Amino acid sequence: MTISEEFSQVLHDWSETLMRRSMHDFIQFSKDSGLSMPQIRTLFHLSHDGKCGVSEIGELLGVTNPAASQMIDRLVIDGYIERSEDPADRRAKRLKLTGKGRAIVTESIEIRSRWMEKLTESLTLKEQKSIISALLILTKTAQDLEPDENHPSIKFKHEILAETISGSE
Amino acid sequence: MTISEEFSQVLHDWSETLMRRSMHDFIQFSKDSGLSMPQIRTLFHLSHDGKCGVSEIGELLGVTNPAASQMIDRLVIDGYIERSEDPADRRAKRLKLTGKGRAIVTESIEIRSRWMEKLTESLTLKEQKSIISALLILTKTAQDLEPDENHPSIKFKHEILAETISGSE
DNA sequence: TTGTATAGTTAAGCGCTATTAACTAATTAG
DNA sequence: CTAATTAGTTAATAGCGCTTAACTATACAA
Repeated sequence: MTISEEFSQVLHDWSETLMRRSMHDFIQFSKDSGLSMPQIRTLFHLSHDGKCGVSEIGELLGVTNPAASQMIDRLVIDGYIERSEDPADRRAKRLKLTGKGRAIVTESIEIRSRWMEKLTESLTLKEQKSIISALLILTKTAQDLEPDENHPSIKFKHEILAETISGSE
Repeated sequence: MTISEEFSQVLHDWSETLMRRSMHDFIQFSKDSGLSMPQIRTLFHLSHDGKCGVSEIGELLGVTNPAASQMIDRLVIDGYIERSEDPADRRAKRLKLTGKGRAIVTESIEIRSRWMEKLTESLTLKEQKSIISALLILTKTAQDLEPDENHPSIKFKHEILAETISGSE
């Protein structure tokens, strides 16, 4: 087995472990919250990128504008997002998370963080140190492979988290 | 920032990147194949655990038997699985992947592997070597944190839910 | 101004998943 | 041999997401 073959295999195993766990939390969260998959993706997109229009959500999900519009209707009715007219272009709408919307995104992030903290605690400091650089390389390389997607710093989520906790909106 | 805090942060960022990519591939696969989420999970479960009954699928998905039965109907009609009487207990049915079913599971796994191979190619051999041990530690530690998956207990059916997504191997 | 493109909504209709209730049929307990 | 349990299906119903077609309203360009 070459190094590259071994690497692919090890990466695959890890990815499978991580996915299994994350998907579990994700599906459970979907059932508990009553939010559908497209709705959760929409909330995360808004949390990640801030305000945006209806078409952008449609593109994100790979569906038509009417589909996006109707799904957004339900998010608005349920109080997770706010839909207002864009003053710069009155055809367009500006979608924005409400406090309730930010709170549920935060909750979902925290559920997945809990597992990661448990994982962190199970590793010695020495192990943690040795793994950090590996993950940094992996993350950067993976992100460089995606030219389309902007990956604005993930720290943004933590800012939102802090904001929600401090109780603004 | 302590080592542990940095570690959690880095792990979170990597998990985010991996999830984003895997979810995208996963949803795309669902659209391309015309298979719904529960159907894909059912196929993966059958691929992983071999034959099983209708109720087991219901438990796996966390839905009622009628829901499972009807969803399985469509998988049978579309030729992905085979539903036969269990000779040992003629009330029960034995569900089994057909060749077409096995093929589509394999295809889904390969789609996700493709990205990992691209990632592998983007790394030098030296980088690959240094990352392998990190991933091995992570994978083993993460798996040790999970409750026993080989002997699923009904008490933990929510935990089992996630097995689904994972590929069988 | 007129014509076209853009942003989004509304309406009709389809398919899948989900529910509960009512059912068949086979197994098992008393 | 009943009586209860277990495995699964059928039927009626509802919600969500999706599509296309038709629509409103704004923006922009000839």
